[in-house]
Amino acid sequence: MAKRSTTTEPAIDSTEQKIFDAAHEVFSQKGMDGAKMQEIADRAGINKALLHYYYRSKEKLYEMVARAILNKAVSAVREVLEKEMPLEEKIRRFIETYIGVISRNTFIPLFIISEINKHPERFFATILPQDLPKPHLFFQQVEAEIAAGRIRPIKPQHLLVHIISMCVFPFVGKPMMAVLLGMRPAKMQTFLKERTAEVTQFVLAALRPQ
Amino acid sequence: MAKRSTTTEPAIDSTEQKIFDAAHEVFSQKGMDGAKMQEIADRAGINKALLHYYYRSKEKLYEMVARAILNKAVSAVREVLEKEMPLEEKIRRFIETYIGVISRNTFIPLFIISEINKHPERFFATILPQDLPKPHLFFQQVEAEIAAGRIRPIKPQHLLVHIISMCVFPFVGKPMMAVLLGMRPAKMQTFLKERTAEVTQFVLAALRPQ
DNA sequence: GCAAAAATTAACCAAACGGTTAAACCTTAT
DNA sequence: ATAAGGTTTAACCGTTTGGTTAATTTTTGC
Repeated sequence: MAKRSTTTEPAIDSTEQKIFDAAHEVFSQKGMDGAKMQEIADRAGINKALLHYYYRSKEKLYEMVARAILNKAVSAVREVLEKEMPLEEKIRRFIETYIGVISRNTFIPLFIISEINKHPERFFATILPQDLPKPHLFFQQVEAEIAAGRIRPIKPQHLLVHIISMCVFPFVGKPMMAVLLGMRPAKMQTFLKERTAEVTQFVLAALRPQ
Repeated sequence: MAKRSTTTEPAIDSTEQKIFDAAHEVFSQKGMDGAKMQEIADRAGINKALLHYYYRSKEKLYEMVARAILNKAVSAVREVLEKEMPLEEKIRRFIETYIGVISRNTFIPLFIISEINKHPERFFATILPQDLPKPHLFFQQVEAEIAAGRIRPIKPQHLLVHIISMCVFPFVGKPMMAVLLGMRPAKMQTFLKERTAEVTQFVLAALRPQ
């Protein structure tokens, strides 16, 4: 048996970590079904049996990787959403950090969405983190600003979904957008870099009263 | 050999059609990798060999189904986007029809996006329709309205991506949104029904000059 | 230094998968 | 009625896949 501590993380060059990294790559690109254990082993540069030595089964390995991916996505959102700060600044920061996280890990949203759709039970039971972002404070802030007449009336839940959609979807649907807009990869990249500013401007304009 | 006409569609209760429908269900839920020929056969209530009798291989069956799914999605968008009408009306109609199509076929976007990511070559070579929507007219209209001072300045490509994102993403990420917003399925359904009005209002507010 | 433990490998296994085949069944035109 | 051709099935085949085993190599504790 491998002596694996649950608290300490293994060294970056350890076999266990190499497996995890390779699995991370393959799973996030191909999902649970598309990923093959042999490919993960090859990419980690080790024998296939070692996968089962360190992580008992494909399912277990998948759960580990998926949980790590989820956590990265969730913690980034939560931090901004729950912190105390003026609404406009919060919106600005939320869009900035959200697009930042996604653009550095473009596979995350598609991975989450695909896997939820294919295996909802497993996802909600064993992969989804317990400490989800609580948008309650954000909703309260929006309603307070509306009451004070500082922003146009809007249902806060829809506002949040508007923002998340505009931040996430262009990265999820990047290839489709590129075709629709007739942009080559290079042009598409600059286009996506502009989004932080464009989304922020758009949201604030839509909230401006009158 | 089955005498299959390429022009006439087979009767709804024909074996060929039953296979197609079953394949449509399974492929759209599980994608190419996740779908199993046996499951398609079972759901169609026929022997597995019949799949190969009517559609030569899994790949061919997949291509048929995928093309049908794509066409439905694409043609709906194109119609509104290319038709001549005032910009505000076009935006209203675009959002309405877009959300309409998606909400009646919630699996379409995720299917397209997933499959593009896994097999870009196959997708662009054999599945994507040739006659894609041309957003050129829409872009011209937006720029004309900006020049006339009737809407706030905005890059038309970003506007289009904003709109599409807000229309599509809530359906794609529905389970995730439900968790984040703490909504049960019933509540989520009413929430999604509100989106047509909410998105329209939001976009028009963001475009209002001043 | 050496034995015990951990790490790694090659070879193998059973199940699942896409696909094939040959025979049986059904329809229909004469 | 019957032969021909289209339709459907059960059984089978080769390959791939996740997983196991037994043996080998490397590391570690004393």
